[in-house]
Amino acid sequence: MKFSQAFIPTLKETPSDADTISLKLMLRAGLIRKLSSGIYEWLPLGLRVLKNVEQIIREEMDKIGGQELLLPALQPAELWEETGRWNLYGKELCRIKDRAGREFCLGPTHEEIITDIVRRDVRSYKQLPLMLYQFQTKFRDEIRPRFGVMRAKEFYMKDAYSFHATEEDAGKYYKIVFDAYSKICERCGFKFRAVEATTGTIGGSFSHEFMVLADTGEEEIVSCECGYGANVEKAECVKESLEFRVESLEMQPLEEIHTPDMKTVAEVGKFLNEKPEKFIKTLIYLADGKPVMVLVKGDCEINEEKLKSHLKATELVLAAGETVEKISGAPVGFAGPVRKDKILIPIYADFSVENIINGISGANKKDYHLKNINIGRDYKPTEIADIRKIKKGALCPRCKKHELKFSRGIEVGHTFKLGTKYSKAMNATFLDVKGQQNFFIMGCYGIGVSRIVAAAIEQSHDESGIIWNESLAPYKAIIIPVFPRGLPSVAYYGKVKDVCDRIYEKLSQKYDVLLDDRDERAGVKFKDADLLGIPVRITVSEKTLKENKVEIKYRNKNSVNLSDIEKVLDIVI
RNA sequence: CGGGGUGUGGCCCAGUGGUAGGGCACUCGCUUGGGGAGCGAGUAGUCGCAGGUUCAAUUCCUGUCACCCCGACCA
Repeated sequence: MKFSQAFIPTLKETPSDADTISLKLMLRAGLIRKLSSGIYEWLPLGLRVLKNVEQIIREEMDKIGGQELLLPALQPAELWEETGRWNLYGKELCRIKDRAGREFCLGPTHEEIITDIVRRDVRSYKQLPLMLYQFQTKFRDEIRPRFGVMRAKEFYMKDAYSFHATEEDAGKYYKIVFDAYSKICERCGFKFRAVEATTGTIGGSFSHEFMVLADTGEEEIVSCECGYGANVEKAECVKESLEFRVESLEMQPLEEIHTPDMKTVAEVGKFLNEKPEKFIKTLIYLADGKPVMVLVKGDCEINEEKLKSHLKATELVLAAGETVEKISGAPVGFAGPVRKDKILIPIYADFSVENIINGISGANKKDYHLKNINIGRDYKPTEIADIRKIKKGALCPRCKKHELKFSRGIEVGHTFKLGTKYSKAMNATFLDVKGQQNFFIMGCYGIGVSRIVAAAIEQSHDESGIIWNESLAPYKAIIIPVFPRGLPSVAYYGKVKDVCDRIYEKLSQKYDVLLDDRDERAGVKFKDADLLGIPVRITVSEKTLKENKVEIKYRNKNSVNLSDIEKVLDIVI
């Protein structure tokens, strides 16, 4: 491609509403433009990168037996009602009505559609396993779009679905997809980590997220040298040993203390001169509308994802003030597990409260707290479980030897072991070897294609611009003719141009190459080349042509090398 | 949705109760020619939109919309 004819509108200045480095660079390098909040246009250069990512994914999917198809973005509500997700998905689902008033949504994911196809056309175990995938624009009405294409209302994604006759096969295949995803990340040049994750609205038995490591990432992950890795939402907490309990003080009698207007652990702790570790933090949640009391140690926090999955609830919200008052008999801030007049809501305690001797909590009475609360003697949790957030300094739940390392990442892929969640809901069955009807065992696997583009930039850039990995680069090389100082000698002007054209012709047979034939000064061309992040820069000028050489510079290195004109083809990439 | 902020040529921003300005970009000319050139000339804005106050509003007030930031969702 000749630069003079290419639509690559680069910007010297950064649009002021750009929040992250990748977005700034994508705008400046002319990869994308913003149409509206969370809605972006992919310009030719950006699309080239997107297509490169797409092709890498396609190759890896095909290698593991995937077959590409294309599903509709517009989907009838009925299918979503079958799985209950029409209601469950909430406001994030873009809903529309047709002229007849029939309800549709713009697909945020395609489990319903694919399951519908398979239940209609797959009858026998002989047709299994089956792996189908597509690339498509997905729609999610994000609460707050941000970080450019990384969290957009409309984004490009590869989603894959596999169908199996047996659990064993589904399990084996999950591992194969997992490896393919790792391969994709490697081919994109990522520093990444696959971690255990929560399954969210997709559901299923377990899942892994593929995280591109970047300090600017939205996700927080923990990892251990033993190999364990998890999203903090999912990370298991190690149960404290009960030894701590034995060394502790004797149980003291319960004592009520006047704590006017002190509602938080910090306030009461300061007043009583006690550490947060002494507190039994008490919260009241509504799980699918039913109130539950939840306890956690004062210096810890509830992990709502864990609680939700422990309760098998689909919706979990903190109870409103009036509800709390009705249940505990006191305003928010004075709830506690010790209840004289039995309030009949279940108590779920985190492991962390088990060891609290002579603890402190609300007295279920306005302006009063209780001291010397002891588990077993004063209250009995309905269940004790791991429902707290992991904290810095925590031990690895697997090896229990090392301290977990905290880092940040960008989630570019997510694999789910779905099981029969969708096939059951949609009555999708096949006949097995024995002629018996079974539900398909499913897996689903997503990769944010557009997000990968941003993640790649987030992970690889410098002050001057993007530094593309060769596999993603929109052009592998850029040829820059530089004309000499003073009046250009006609001969050399011609020769520089001639050499550029020759290299361009030759290289173009093998790679996508950009020839910067614009009538611009050298500085402008260099700046743009750096901004665009083209891996190889070939500078052709009178200076080096005297020795029959051209200049080679790799974007990811500082040094500049000279090469014989004829050898350029061998050197590049 | 709650809290905060911003809307002025394509981009970055200044400014004012008397109908608008700089830099960059763009067009033309001359000079220039290895890291976003210099000089000169020029094109381009109903000052987000609607209402109100006023002799007069881009400026003050009210509303509204859009966008951005901080919190609850996800590839």
